[in-house]
Amino acid sequence: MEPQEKFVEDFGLFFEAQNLNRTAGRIFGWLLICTPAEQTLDDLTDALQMAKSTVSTSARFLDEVGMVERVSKPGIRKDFYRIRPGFWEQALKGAMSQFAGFKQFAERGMDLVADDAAPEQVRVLKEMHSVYSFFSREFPALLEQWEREHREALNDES
Amino acid sequence: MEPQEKFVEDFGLFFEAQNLNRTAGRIFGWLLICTPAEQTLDDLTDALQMAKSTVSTSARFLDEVGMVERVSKPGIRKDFYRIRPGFWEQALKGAMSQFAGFKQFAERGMDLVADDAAPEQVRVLKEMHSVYSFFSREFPALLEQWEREHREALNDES
DNA sequence: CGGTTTGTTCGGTATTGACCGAATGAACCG
DNA sequence: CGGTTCATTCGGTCAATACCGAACAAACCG
Repeated sequence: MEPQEKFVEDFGLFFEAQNLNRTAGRIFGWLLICTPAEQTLDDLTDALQMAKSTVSTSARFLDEVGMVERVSKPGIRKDFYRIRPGFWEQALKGAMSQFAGFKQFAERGMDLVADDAAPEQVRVLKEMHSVYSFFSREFPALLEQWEREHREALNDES
Repeated sequence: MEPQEKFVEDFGLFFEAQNLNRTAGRIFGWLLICTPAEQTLDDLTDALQMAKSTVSTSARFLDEVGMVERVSKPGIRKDFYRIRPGFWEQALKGAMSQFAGFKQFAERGMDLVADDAAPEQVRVLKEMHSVYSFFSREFPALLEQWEREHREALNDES
């Protein structure tokens, strides 16, 4: 298996572990390393050796969830897919909202525990709440810090 | 549906979205709010209205992945399950290793892109790498900060 | 308009996984 | 040892989902 193929397959599995389907993972993995960066449906079916229908469905899915975008070019009838610029930053923001979700569950849980609950019981919920409210609070600043550093790095290059 | 039941079901769905099975999510959700905090298999089957075999399998799964632990009590033959103390902190460390995984994929990807790749292509991989190496680097300190704050909060209570 | 190129949808199959009840096993007690 | 109380494992069923090829639809070109 070519290193590119290996990369694509591994990425597919990795995606599957994040609860996204494997085909979508393969498409995304391929889009990360292919040349040119924009690929038509036919390019993708060719590269991934899957039915066009399958690729179409998954590519559109990736578009809908904002991981990939579809672009058109003048004079060419085919659609082109590419990874959405800024996607990775958006992914981190997604992780942040996960934190908020956990925090809410912790709060709901604390409302529900019985008054005669054992102290260790309450402790678990408190730890949960503590962790996620801390990170909901601190994460945005960290993200901003990354943005600054990243912009600087880009400027240094040019 | 009782609020407890609702909590348990919601938690099951939430867990499912994190790619863990729903039964395991229900068990975990129930363990967060039940009294007493330690529950036998029979307690669990009773609370969740599922077959003992199912609960057994999922409870053991939660034990294996370290989310729950099994404890025994003198003079009682049943096993007791409870949420593993310190679990939430451990969960965050797990998120950290996710970061490392993504970072590695970014590095593998950069080795694979063709030399004549378009600049936007390289930019995506660079952004990916930048995000995840930043967080691999910064996250541990944040975690330590949380630990300090949390310990202080515990001391204030006692 | 008829033919071609492109993308989407639809029906079917095969695989996977959740969940169940029944059988099995293992520890304990009389 | 025989019976009881636990937990685990096993075989089967049902539902969900990935993936395919073929049919369809829509845009374009001569």
